[in-house]
Parts: sequence; C-alpha cells; structure tokens
Amino acid sequence: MLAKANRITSADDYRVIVRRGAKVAGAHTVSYVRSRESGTDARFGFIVSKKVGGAVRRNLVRRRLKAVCHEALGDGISDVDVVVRALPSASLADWNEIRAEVLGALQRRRARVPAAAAQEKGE
RNA sequence: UGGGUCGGCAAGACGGUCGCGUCGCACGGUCUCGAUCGUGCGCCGAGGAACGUCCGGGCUCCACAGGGCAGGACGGUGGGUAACUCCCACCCGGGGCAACCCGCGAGACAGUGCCACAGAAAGCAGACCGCCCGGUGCGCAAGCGCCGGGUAAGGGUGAAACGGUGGGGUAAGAGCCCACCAGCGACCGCGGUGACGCGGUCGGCUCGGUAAACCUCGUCCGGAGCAAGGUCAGACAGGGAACGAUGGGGCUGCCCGUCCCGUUCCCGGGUAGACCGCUGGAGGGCUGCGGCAACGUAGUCCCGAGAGAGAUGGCCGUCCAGCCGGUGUCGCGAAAGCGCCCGGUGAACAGAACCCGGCGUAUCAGCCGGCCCAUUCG
Repeated sequence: MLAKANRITSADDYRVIVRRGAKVAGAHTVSYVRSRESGTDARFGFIVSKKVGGAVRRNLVRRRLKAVCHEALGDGISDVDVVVRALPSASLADWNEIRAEVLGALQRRRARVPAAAAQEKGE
C-alpha cells in the first residue's frame, strides 16, 4: 500500500497528469507519467472504471496496481506523478502480467524523463 | 435405504513476507501553542447478502404540519411491531397419497364496458339440426316438400350455454308438479374474539364470467433527503429586469385557510476547505416468565469499521472438510460399498459510505435437524 504522501488526491492533479503527461499504453493498462520538481516523492493515482467489473473486481485490480507501485517506490523512483488507468482486460490478467507491464512502463519513462524535463524547461 | 418437504448453521484454518486506515501512547520537527507532519509501539478494522434501491421507519430541514379535492398505495380474519406491501396464527379456495405448497383473497342486484376462436345463440333473450301439432300439395302407402304454431328433452361448439338425477305429466316438452342433491336468499340454534364452520326450518324454484377494465367501498399517505442539515474559515464585482399590496412568494399539484415581504428572476463573478452530524442502537447472546407462534418482558453478560480519489490488502507456502482419479499379497463384507494409502483440486456470490426493520435477487462445495411417502429387515 501507499502512504498518503505517495497518493494523488485531487481531481485537478489527475486532469493535468492525464492531459500533459507522457503516455505509455500496455495490454491491460495505460500509464501517464509527468515529472515533478527534483527531490520530491513519487505520487501515484489509479483510474479503474466500471467497465473493468463490479466493485470486487475493481478493488482487486486497484490493490494490485498499488502493490506494484509500492514495489517501484522501493526501487527508488522519485520526482514523478503517475496515473495508471486500468483497461477492461486487467481484471482477467494475473499478478505477474500486470506487475511486468507496469514496471516496464515506469522503467521506460525513467530513461526518458530527464529529456522530457529539459524539453519542458525550454518551452 | 431411497425419494420428497420444511427449517437452521457456516461462508475455511495456520504461517511467511511486503503494506494500509481510525484511535491511543511515546519520541522528534514546524509554527500563530494546540494544531499539524514524521517515526516507533499497541488495539481494532466488511457481508449474509455489505448488493438491487423495491417498500417501511428513525433522524434533519422545509414558519405551523391545518381542512377539502385530486393523486398514490393497500385489501379474508385476529394478532405482532416504531412502521410496513413485512412476520405469526387461523379461515376460505386450489394442488398433492402425505409432509406441505400456492392465491397480487373487498364489492359484479350503483352504473358503464368487454367475453377472442368455435358455435344457431355469449347476456337477454333468442332457436341451427331436431321433436310435436294443425293446414295443404304430391304419393297406393311409408314418407317428402311448403305454410302457421308449440317446444328446448336430444345433437354438436366452447373456459363458460339459464341447475343435476329419478318419477309424474304431455301432442311433444319444460321446475309445469313431486322427491333427493347442488346452489341462492331469509330466519333460528350451537361453537369461535373473528373470518367462518356445523346443524335445522322456510322460500322462490335458478340467477354466467371479468374489477391484474373503468369504477364503488374501506384504511393509510405533506415534501425533500446525510451532497439532509449545522458551525468555522476563506473568496469575489457588480449589472439588468419584473412586480411593488386589487401584488409577489412559501406551505403539496389545485382550492380554502394561513404566514412572510424588498422579494423574485436573469446575466456575470467567487468558493468547491476544515469540523460536527458519524455511529451504543426499535443492538446482540444466554436464562427465566407470558404467548400455539410472530413477539413481549425481567435479569445478566457483551459490543471492537467509520474512510473521503475512498483503509480493511498484494504475493507465496502448509493444511482441514468435501469432491475427482488411482491403486494395493491392506482391513471389514456374500456383494455393492465403506475405511486406510497415493496423486490432483481445494473454490461461489460478492466490498461498508447516516442508521435500523423487511422484501427481492446472486451463491462453489458442504454440514445439522424436524416431518411425510415408499421399500427392506426385525
């Protein structure tokens, strides 16, 4: 699980991250990543629509995503906001699939985030 | 032993690892000095349906929560309850050998409407095939045709056809008359709080169904909802229009009644924070008492979610019950089978958001009990 400091809690933040963040699409999820000021904690948010399933299925998917992000936090990720949107197929995927997909997406962005940050400064 | 029927229980256990939320305590940081943030420890942390949001209440606000109309809901009787469309008991009707189950259970001489198909005819009388009588034509006759009349017993249709059976009666027939039966109405007696049941006497001899068609009768119902509502903090920018008391607005859609009065509407602009409400309640367990029961009551014991992008978890392992498969110079047994052993599986429906009482729906594999029927043995 994620502590309060590592969660995105406002609707405005969600809107900005989804619109302005870099997008990484996978088989079961779509991740949006946006860099923050250096030295800040990474924050995570999740969007699980009713298309994914009933309340129980949605809770399971969200909890798995939280667990993956917690793992990423342990690996030392920081300075980013991440919103993960679950697609309907996420309820059918098993733990390892989701874990590999989300961690992969975070790995790719981490390599490219410095470039994106530089680009933003240049604007 | 098999089949059926009704009800109840439970919604896996243990461990490893990484974590989360409320609250409490300790330590540390910040500051506006009692808040906030961080760390550590401790307690607690989803369901029988938390679900659907279909009923009923509590609670809150709408000034008071008044009367009538309209509208809606309900409908055997008696009881339970805060209340209900719920629950219990009973009655009536229907199904079943039975346990038991089912009924959206008021009213069809207040009125209006409808009754498909078939059938002559579907509601107030009428008569298709028939039956009978009279007249008449043809014919030796039997009989056939036509006209007038009497019938509804017989035929066939239908979910339903103006009672049924037997006898008398008649030209043929008919409750036309009689007996019994069914049904209707009135009265009386007995039992029951009552719905109603049982018995008796008499009457006229017989009347269709549909109210889940309108309708009639009786009972009940004000509206909106925790984003209710309240406290604090904070922000902004005003402008226009209408009516101004024979007016406007609120209280329920309308009327009455009543209350308030610089009120309402439109455009534009600003907030979308914190706290309270927020969980101990029509609460649950056990025992006694009252009651057929639902339930009530007394005593005693126990209460441990309260989030706010939303905690109660992710991953892994071992195992129980059960289920599936296998197999054994294994045990019991005549056999079927049961036990032991090995392998696999080991799970369903589903996630609190103000709180209760119901209803409805979903649910893998199970366990326990009452009753009924059939069969075998004694």
